[in-house]
Amino acid sequence: MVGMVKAEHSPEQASARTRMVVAAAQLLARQGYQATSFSAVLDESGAPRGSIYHHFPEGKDQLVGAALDAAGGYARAQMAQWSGRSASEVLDAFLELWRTILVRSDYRAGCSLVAVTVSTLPEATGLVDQAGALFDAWRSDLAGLLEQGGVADDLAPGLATTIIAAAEGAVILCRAQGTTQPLNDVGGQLHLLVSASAREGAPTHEG
Amino acid sequence: MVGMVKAEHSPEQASARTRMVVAAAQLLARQGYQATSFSAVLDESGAPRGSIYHHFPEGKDQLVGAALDAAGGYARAQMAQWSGRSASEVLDAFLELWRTILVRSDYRAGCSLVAVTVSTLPEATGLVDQAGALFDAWRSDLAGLLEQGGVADDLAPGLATTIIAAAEGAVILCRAQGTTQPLNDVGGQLHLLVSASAREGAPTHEG
DNA sequence: GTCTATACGAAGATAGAC
DNA sequence: GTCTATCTTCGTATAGAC
Repeated sequence: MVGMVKAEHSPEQASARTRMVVAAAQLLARQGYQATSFSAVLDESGAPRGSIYHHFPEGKDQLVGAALDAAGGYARAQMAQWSGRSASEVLDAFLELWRTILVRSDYRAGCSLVAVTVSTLPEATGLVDQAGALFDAWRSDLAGLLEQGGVADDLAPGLATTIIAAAEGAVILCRAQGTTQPLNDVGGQLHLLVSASAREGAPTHEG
Repeated sequence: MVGMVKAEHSPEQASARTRMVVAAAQLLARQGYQATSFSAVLDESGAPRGSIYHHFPEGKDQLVGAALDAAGGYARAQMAQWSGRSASEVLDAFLELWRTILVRSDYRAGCSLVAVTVSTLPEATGLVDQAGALFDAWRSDLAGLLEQGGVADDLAPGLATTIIAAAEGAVILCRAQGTTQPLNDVGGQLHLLVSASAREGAPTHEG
């Protein structure tokens, strides 16, 4: 996703490889798999042509795989910082992650994992599986946070899946309609579900 | 989406144009915009090469636009048949629509509108806008059904948006993970929201 | 309405020099 | 580690015959 990946503080100083991975993740998030061409990645990253098969000897899918890991890992790194928050706060942080991507990109970027899942060729099963594994890691991370935040243990996994699915779907609607309204609507409904899933005597610490 | 479009009863007898539109919608649902090439459309549809610029003089985007309308229109036609059902039944019918597409395609197909939104080039703003308009038509149709089915009028639009977003997101997760589990999880949570949105003294007629 | 042939660009990938 | 040059394939689109 846009802005979801960074390795060094100043992009210009990052290694050519890192810059290519970041550019690939951003291009995936905007236009999908096919449009994430080497030419586009080189333009975006400023990396030299010769870097391509030096850093990614297995070609395009290796680059895309690295981009998926970077995007998925960035989100996980963000979530790792939300430990100790209430379930409601965790939900807001997750929604805010997506809202930022939408607004910063003027509603043109979304999720790299979604893009790969939806726009890869039938041959590239490996990439889709990789996206699936990352989605599951997100679900697992998010479920853990929700449990810590007061959600009943048996309800957390299903709720986490729902939050991810609804947010991803809302991001797509926002892109298609050029507004954050769907994400706002979905956020309101998800908060109802979080409240309804609260453990008996769970800490709420609103604010 | 797969199986979401049909004009005549026997696909073989449909006009070349119709067969091309159906094939395009299916290819979009499986692999996105770029992979929906003329060659692929001709292979899938069995239409003759010469039909392309005869039926679609404006080229590929005209074909894709027609495919979007067909896919969007098919879903609307389905929804039109659900009038009079309870909100819970409407939700189930909507989820079943997607489950069928997933299972029939062995988890390889999803939504054409999503595919276009996520995998089109920045130039083709028109197609994304078209998808956005169709999403809004879905929301409007679904909100109307929910109101008829017992959902409070002021809650129906936001709930409809949430159902569409969550279902679309769940379909993507299902494709990535090769299972209907995410759709099942999301369905359970959405039923909670539908129950919570019931109008005072609304008909429930379960079953 | 459909056909063949072809133009033109861009994609991914490889070879070999520096 | 990076460069240029090149190969092959595939994409959209057009021209003109039937």
